[in-house]
Amino acid sequence: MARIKDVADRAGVSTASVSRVLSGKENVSAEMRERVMAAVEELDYQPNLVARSLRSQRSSTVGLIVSDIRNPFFTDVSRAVEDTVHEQGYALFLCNADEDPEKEMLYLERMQAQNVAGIIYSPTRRSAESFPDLDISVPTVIIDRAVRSSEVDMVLIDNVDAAYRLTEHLIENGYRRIAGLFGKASVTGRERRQGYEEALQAHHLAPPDRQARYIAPKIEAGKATALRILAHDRPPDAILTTNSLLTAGTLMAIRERGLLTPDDVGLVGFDETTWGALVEPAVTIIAQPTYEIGTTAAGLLLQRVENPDRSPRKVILQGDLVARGSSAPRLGI
Amino acid sequence: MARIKDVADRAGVSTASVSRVLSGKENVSAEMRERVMAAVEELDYQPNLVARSLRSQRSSTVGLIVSDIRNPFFTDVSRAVEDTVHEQGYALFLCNADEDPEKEMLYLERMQAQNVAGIIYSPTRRSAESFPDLDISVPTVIIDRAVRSSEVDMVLIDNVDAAYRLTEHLIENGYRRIAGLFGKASVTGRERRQGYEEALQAHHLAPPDRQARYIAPKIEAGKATALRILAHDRPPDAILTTNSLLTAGTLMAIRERGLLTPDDVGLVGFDETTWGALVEPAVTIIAQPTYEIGTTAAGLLLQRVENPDRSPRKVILQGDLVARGSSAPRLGI
DNA sequence: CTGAAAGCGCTAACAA
DNA sequence: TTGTTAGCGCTTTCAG
Repeated sequence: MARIKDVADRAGVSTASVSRVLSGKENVSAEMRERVMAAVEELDYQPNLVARSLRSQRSSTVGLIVSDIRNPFFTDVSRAVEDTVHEQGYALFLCNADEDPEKEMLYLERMQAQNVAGIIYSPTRRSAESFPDLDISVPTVIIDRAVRSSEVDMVLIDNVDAAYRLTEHLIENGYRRIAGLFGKASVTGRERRQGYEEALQAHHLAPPDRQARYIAPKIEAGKATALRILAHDRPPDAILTTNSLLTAGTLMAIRERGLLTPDDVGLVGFDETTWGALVEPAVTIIAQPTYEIGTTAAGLLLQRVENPDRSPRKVILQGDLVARGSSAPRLGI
Repeated sequence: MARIKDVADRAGVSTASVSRVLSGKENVSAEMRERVMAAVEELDYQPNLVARSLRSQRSSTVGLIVSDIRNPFFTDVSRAVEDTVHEQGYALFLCNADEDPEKEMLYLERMQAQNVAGIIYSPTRRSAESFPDLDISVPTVIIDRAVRSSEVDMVLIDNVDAAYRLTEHLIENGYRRIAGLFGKASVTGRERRQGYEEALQAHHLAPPDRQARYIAPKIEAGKATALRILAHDRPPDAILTTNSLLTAGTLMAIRERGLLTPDDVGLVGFDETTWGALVEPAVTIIAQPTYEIGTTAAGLLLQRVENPDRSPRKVILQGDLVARGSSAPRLGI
């Protein structure tokens, strides 16, 4: 790989001048610019970003750490983040923590050690709780899962409200024994459970015995738990799930038991997916504004990169209830 | 952030010794090791990877560039790659080229400039064709989409064969007018079309007029094209698609037209997804061994990092035909 | 086994 | 406007 010295020699100028031209500084003569650019072309010179970053203590890559790359929510958000940062000349490096706090810490450290310009991430419950102690030294924006800190930018949705509305929707449609599958790795799971319980209470209902559970937010866990719940002697008449992986697992369980939705059991969940509207009946969901979450988070991050002292902001977006067949009104009421 | 100098001062030793301890060198006394580690603990020292990488010309991150982060095939592969490299102490940075050759080049350059240990990527057709000219200077493994070069490690599946079997499966089940939707950004699309055409020919059939098309490998394009094909005066009796995004789009189109699968039109595609078995009827697919592709690619890459002169290898895996309801035998034959 | 010193490739003061 | 020089934080010779 050609180095800046090679370019400088070829153009017959100093390395400082090459650097100035390449970083678009003002005070450079037209002739200098031309000669340097010619040499750059000829040598196909690509600046070494490692050296640049070490020296300038800056960089033009931002990092995104998602909890689970197989959850379409996060891939949709990442598309949005990418679009936004790309417009501003940043590249995006994505890491998958896979709901594992260890990996999350690893990547958090790694990204800082790589000197990224900023980090967007959705913390597991464990790191959400210890967030203030993490002392992250680069601009950071939290998405999806709140942390206990007013010192950091966050982009969230109102989970309590969303789960409340989703639960109430079931109740209004005549469902009474509503089971709940909540992601155990995140505060999101907690908040959604809260909304669920509040809605039940407001209607003088309670979660059916042992049918509201925190579980790993994965397809397999969703399926296994749903199978168990459906085998209960007093099975639920509806199941609420808090992410699309759990929804999928639950639907698999329902099918495996040979049950019909919504006749035997209603089903509602979170997040729009490729398949939510393709299965029969289509699944009722709270659609999160993934693209907006991503662009907003990226926008906040880049603002903070420019101006680290700006006061932190917490943006709360709303989910959108999309009622479909899987929670159709119960017959006979 | 504490620097190595701070650790050295605190421990009362030289920076060289700190470096030796941290990189696990042999010739260090037990006492030295102890003192250094104590200082590291106290200061919560994290080595600056940028500086380390600049100096040592090595790094412990590998890059993965995928064509489309929303295609479950790639997220599944990336999980596998991550698992493998993680075991060996590497971190994985993922980038999404979004089927855009420009972005792909950007990330390819970026990763090299960031001095990653190696790169795994699936090239768009454009870069697949110009691959030999790309002169990538770090170890590279190509996945999913072959390039014209015997100088590079690749992990692929036999696309011609897979598409042949998938097409033949339709023919054996009595379908005769088989439309085809092929991804236009990749050689994969080409190869699968070849298998499709060979199978048709072998059975003295031909693609229905204007019903075999190269299109953007996205849901929207799949849906739009399928709608158009289904509106043809002699519509197909089956549609073959070459990735799960196109399958989803096609299924949406079928539903929107109020058609039934497989009665009105059969449907087959590639890649196992969350939803492929959840829709009614379930979709017949060629399941690619995503996990094996990922671990194999990661393994080859790390081998090459250790030994850059090893002769290149081309690993060809087989897809697995999973016959389901969407291609059930036509009635009346 | 340990320390001093050079230098990875670049940018930012400072001079000229 | 341009060049010279120092040094970002680390690893790696080379002496000792």
